[in-house]
Order: sequence, then structure tokens, then C-alpha cells
Amino acid sequence: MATLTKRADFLAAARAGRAGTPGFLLQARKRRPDEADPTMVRVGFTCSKKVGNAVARNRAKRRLRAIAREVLPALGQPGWDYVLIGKSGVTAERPFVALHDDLLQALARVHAARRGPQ
RNA sequence: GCGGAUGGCUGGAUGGCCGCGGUCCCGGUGUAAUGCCGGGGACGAGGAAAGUCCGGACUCCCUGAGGCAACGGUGCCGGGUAACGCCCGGGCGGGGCAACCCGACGGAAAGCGCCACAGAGAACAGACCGCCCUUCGAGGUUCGCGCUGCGGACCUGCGAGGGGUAAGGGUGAAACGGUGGGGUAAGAGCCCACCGCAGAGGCGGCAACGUCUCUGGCAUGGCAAGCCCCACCGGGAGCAAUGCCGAAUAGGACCUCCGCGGGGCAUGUCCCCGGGGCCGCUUCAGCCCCAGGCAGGUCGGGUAGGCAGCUGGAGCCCGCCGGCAACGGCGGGCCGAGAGGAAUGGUCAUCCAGGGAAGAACGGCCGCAGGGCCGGACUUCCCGGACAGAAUCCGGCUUACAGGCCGUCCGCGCAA
Repeated sequence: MATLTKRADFLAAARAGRAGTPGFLLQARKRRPDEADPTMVRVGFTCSKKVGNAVARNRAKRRLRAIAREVLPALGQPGWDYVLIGKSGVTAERPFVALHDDLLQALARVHAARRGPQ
């Protein structure tokens, strides 16, 4: 599992599928085969200043990282990019198990939406 | 005990499970380069890491040196410091009973400008009311005389004119010193005492300044946070600075190689023929262009990316010495984050502070009493961690901050 570092990757994920949850917003896309290593799951995190001051943003990002580490190695699909976006207030405050379930449901929706039309 | 002032420290603890960052060691593997994977060791946010407001270090750019001008900043004195707009000590002014706190605190006899409103008068001051003197008139009292009147003296809640006056009233942020006495028609530094002020001198202090004596009757209104003057300081941009390495692709330069256009049919290792320019004409030769590449190589710039800068420093701790202190000196010991979409955590449990609710032994007060009110060891349950996250590094300032701990001092009350 790698971390996204390029702005372009974030923008590409934003244009593709998305799924809102009470705790955060998930964006995801399947990469084209000629991009990065197709066996890899990549993930990025975004917490804008709307989330709060530096302490609040960092805490939100750390909690998003924690659930990503628990969930994505098993349920993330190879060749996909995932971006988790923090929400003001709730991402840092919501119970951890609820945040965990949010990601499970959001992943299911994002994957289903991608397969559906095909 | 109550109330207050001030200095310093601290900024939850322990454990389980799962993780992150650089670094060192071991093993494996790989790139143009940095690396990557597995295992292990120690280490890994703050007092403000914040605001980015001052001062520096360090880089690059500009500049021959100095001076002057402009612009910006600082502004009582002395000391500390690499430096500062910071810190310490002192002076002066203001507030407070006091501990203590606050202060853009140089210059207004260099010049310009401004001083609204109110008020009579506001910067070469000023006469509104009031007070005083005086002339005339009016009225009155009284005296005298030559007595339908005339004259003198005095008086006035009266009128008009002339003059004096800055004590009093009133206006204002401010009215050409203040208080008291003498003096005067009334007044006035007109005179005197004290205070203030100015000048000179003595003494104390490095100085800011303080103090004493003498002299002067008082000049020099305020605003410099309007311009200004004086003294001192200051070149600009910033670690996304700056230096180095450097793919792929495109483009550039050079070298080598191949090749260029038209036509024929027998389609080949074939044959025939070039045009334009240098050159006005002809021939030959040369060079250039029409006219290139799908090739190979070399080189330089440079993008992605990587490396350095990057953490050993005006460093931290302890002791001794000097200094009222800020701080300095000496000796010994220590190494304490280094990321780059950015680590230093996620989660659970228990505990310690703290808050709330319920119960409650017991104690106090009120009441004849039933009872009511207040405090409350202890028990149970619930809530529950302030402000805030390094980004080149230091010294400050400012701002934010739940709670806790330690010290010193002041006022009041009580006791001895």
C-alpha cells in the first residue's frame, strides 16, 4: 500500500466515484493499466482548513490513516486509488468503530457503482 | 484567618493490542541516482512549536572607498548582549494606605502650522457682569443767605459720559504663577513671607538627576502621536535562499552513415535525365539551396526525480568565582526530533487531579415540638482532560491557556 503524493492523482480520484459517510468523504478510482504498479493499492488523505486548526487536521488525518490501515489491505482492490477526506468536527470526534464501519460501507458503494454500468 | 501584590515551576500517570519517522547494527535485493524488504537496539513536539512583530547567524544579488541627501526606525541615564524596539539597575512623572504597577519619558528662546465649541477676551491677550474714582443730570437730607429762589456739604437698589482695575463672577482642556499678609479709591509681584519658576554657583552622582546658597518679581501657554530639529541605527531578497547530481520525452549543436527530384520497362545489385543560386552569356569545376532521415554516436542547457543545506548550537546540566541584578568567567559532564501530501500516533482499560447527581454517620444553628436550614468523613453512578503540532537555526516581544505546586512581600483582623 502506497501513499498518494501528486496533486494530479487527487484530482483524478475526485472526478471518479465518491461516497459520503457520516464521518468522512471517500473518493476512489481504478487506475488505467499504464499508470503505477497495477497490483498496488494507493491511498491519500485530505483535511483542509475547514476541518480546523493544525491540531484538529492532524488528528483527523491520523484517524483516517488508522482505519485505512485496518481495512484497505483486506478490502482495497489492487490498481485502485482511494482518497479519504476529513469533515469538520466529526472526523476527529466520531467513535472509532463507527468510522471503521463507515469505510466498509463506503468501499462497498464505490466498488458497486464502478461495476454497475459495465 | 480574610483580602491583595509579585516571582518561579508544571502542562496528566501506568499498562495491553495495532502502527509511524529518521538513525545505528545484521541479512537479502535493486536503481542513472536516492533506495527497497525482513529482524533487532536506543531515540522521536512546545511553553508558547502559534502570530510572523523586532534583532541576528547563514546564503545569493548589488556595491571602489568615504561623505552628503532622501527614506524608514529608535528616543530619560547607566549597564548587559552577537544584536535588538529585548533584559537588568537607576532617575523622573502618574496611580495605590501599602506590597507594587503603569509611562512613544530628547528638543516648543531654529522655523512653519494648529488651538474647535463656549467665552468679553486664546498667543503682539482681554473690560461682559462686578468693584472704584470722576463730571453732568435727577431725587433726597441738612446748613447758610439779600428766601415764588440761590449757593455749599453729604447721600442714593437712579440715568448718561470719561477713566482706573484682572482681586471676584461666568466660559473653557488651557485665562500672562499659587496661598496668606501688607498696600490701595478699587486693585495689581506694587511690596513681603512661603511654594513654584528662571539664571548663576557650590556639593553628591559615571550619568539621568538630586540638593543647598545667592540672584531675579516672573519672563518662556499647549500640541512634536502635524511638519520639523537633534542624536544614534539601517543596502535588497530570503532555506520555495543557495550549491551539486541528473533519467524518459521533446527540442539544440557537432560527427559518422544512408539518402535526396523526374522518367523508362525487361522490376533489377537495371538504364536515362536533374533544376535554381553564387554568375550578364557559354563550358567545366567548386560551394550552397530545392532536400532529408525511420539510423548510430558525442556534447551542453535543462524537466521529473535525487543529494547537500539540515541540525554540535551566541547549546543543555552541575559546581565554584565576580556582579545588587541582567549577565560574565573558569572547571567538569552530556548529545537531546530532523519530516518533506509532512513521523512523533490509533484504540481500549485502570488510576490521579477536577466537576455534577443521589445517599449518608456525625456536627452546628433555629424551634416547646413535629421539623427546617447549613456544613459534611464516607459510599455509588455519570461526565472528564486547557491552549495548542517542529518545517533552516538562534535571541526577544506579543497573543492563547483547564487545572495543580512552591516561594517572597503588603494591608486589615484576632491571639501571644
